[in-house]
Amino acid sequence: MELTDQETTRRDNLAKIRALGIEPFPAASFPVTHLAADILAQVEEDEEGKVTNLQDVTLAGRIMSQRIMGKAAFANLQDSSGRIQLYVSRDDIAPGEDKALYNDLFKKLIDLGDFVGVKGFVFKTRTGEISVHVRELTFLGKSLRPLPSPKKDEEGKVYDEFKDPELRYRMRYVDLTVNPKVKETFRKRSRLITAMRQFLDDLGLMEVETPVLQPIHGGAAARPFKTHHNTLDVPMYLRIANELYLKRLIIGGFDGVYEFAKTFRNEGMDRTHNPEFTMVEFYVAYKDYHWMMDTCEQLLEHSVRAIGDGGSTEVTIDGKTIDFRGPYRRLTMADAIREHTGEDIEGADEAELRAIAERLDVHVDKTMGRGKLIDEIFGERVEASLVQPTFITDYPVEMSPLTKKHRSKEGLVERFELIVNGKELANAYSELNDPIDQRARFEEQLQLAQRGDAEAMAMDEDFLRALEYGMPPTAGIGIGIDRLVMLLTGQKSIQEVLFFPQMKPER
RNA sequence: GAGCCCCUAGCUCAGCUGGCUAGAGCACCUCACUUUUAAUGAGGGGGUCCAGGGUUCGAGCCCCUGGGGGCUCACCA
Repeated sequence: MELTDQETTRRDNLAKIRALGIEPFPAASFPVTHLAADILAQVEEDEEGKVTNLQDVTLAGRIMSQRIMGKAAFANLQDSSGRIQLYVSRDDIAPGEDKALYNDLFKKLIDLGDFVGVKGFVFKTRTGEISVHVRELTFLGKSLRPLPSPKKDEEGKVYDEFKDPELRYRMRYVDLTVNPKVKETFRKRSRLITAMRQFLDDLGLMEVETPVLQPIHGGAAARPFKTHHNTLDVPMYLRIANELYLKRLIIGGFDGVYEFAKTFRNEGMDRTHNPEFTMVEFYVAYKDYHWMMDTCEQLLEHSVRAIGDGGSTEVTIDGKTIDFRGPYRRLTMADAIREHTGEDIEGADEAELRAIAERLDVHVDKTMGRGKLIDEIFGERVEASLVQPTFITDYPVEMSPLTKKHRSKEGLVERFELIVNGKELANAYSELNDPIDQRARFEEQLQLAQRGDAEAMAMDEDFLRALEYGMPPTAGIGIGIDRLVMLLTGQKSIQEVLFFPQMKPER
């Protein structure tokens, strides 16, 4: 392995630390009493600006910068909560005759990125910065590679930023270390999932796990990843959805189930698509899609409050303010198209829809049936203009093979999608529980497949058998977690909300 | 899949119309400095200019091929 001069220096320093009798990778625990952010939040001062509390604190982290001035020095320590300045003076950390701990270890052998533990007291410097005056210094771990070192000037302008997306995603550990905002995005993601889980638990639902490896991929229209089970000698698929398994659990007698599900689709990758992504799906017996709209509003309002500043329900993205406080506007698909294009699709047959599509300059092709045509018109001419959370309801039956037929409107199903900032965020139904109808829908899917629709759904005989045993009326929903996090953190690409987005193999 | 752009030091980037030994800031090394904060001052080291081929007296720069990356557009969440 070819080492750069800086890497060589660090390895030399490692050896010199050992030579001083200090273990560069110590095994023992280092109990910490405070985090950097706690200190900055808790510090108290008297009238003269003297710090009156926090006179015995222990913290640990990486040294991120050093300003050495002879027999004293300042450094910045970064822990999981943020950064705080350290003041280190020679005679404090090395009170005896032997000044090696300061002169050698601290001044020369500690490199930026090394882990140290410090014990000391909090004070305020002449320039007014809350700092920790170090009394004891413990070496906790060597860093053999130099970190990128972004710097900020007085105006907050950043120099030498570590911003190459490829390097940031490939070496997320470096990205997280040097770009504090990145950490904040992932904290929000975690808080969001915690808040959603809490809401669903409080609703009385049970968290479950269903197979990721499936013999038949069902529940959505997408190309799967295919693999092979050696012992059984059968093909297996990574799930493209977990819907059909969750419904089997409803059939089995659980009244409400949910799953945060990693889902896999073998399709294109771009800034809104990663081959694996996360959905939360939940199904509740004896409910319909109206109930689900109410619940969806409450869930999102609760979750956005939980991660927002001061419990706000508002999010700003691209200069637009989006408010997640319910109730959301509810609009049938036909009304939405009428409102945005002036065209009436209600009762239109395939030929009339084709004519409407052409008038609206929407690209269509011969394989598209009625449902697909309506979907295209909506997707091209309406969806992008729905910025505030909006439920679009009552979809054409052809596009929704797992959804119950509308209780009063011919040719439609009881389905809604939640559109926010022009993008689909959730998809929900009154679930189809009539096994005869379900078999007929699967057969229609087979016909669509023969007509050339690559996304048509496959027949699942075991699922049909389950339905034939009887399924209660049920409402179900799937919410895309990654896109929700993108919205709530103002990120434009899915890679920014996944710790380790899929990349081409290195080299 | 199509179009446009990018690849130069550990990091961020200059590099003119093809012309001296390829530059800057930070980082790194040496020295000084006990309240600095993009610390400062003095000195120093560090390059397969993405790779290969071509044009040329001469290529970081022009041409070709390949690799890697980004953005925009079309399809899927």
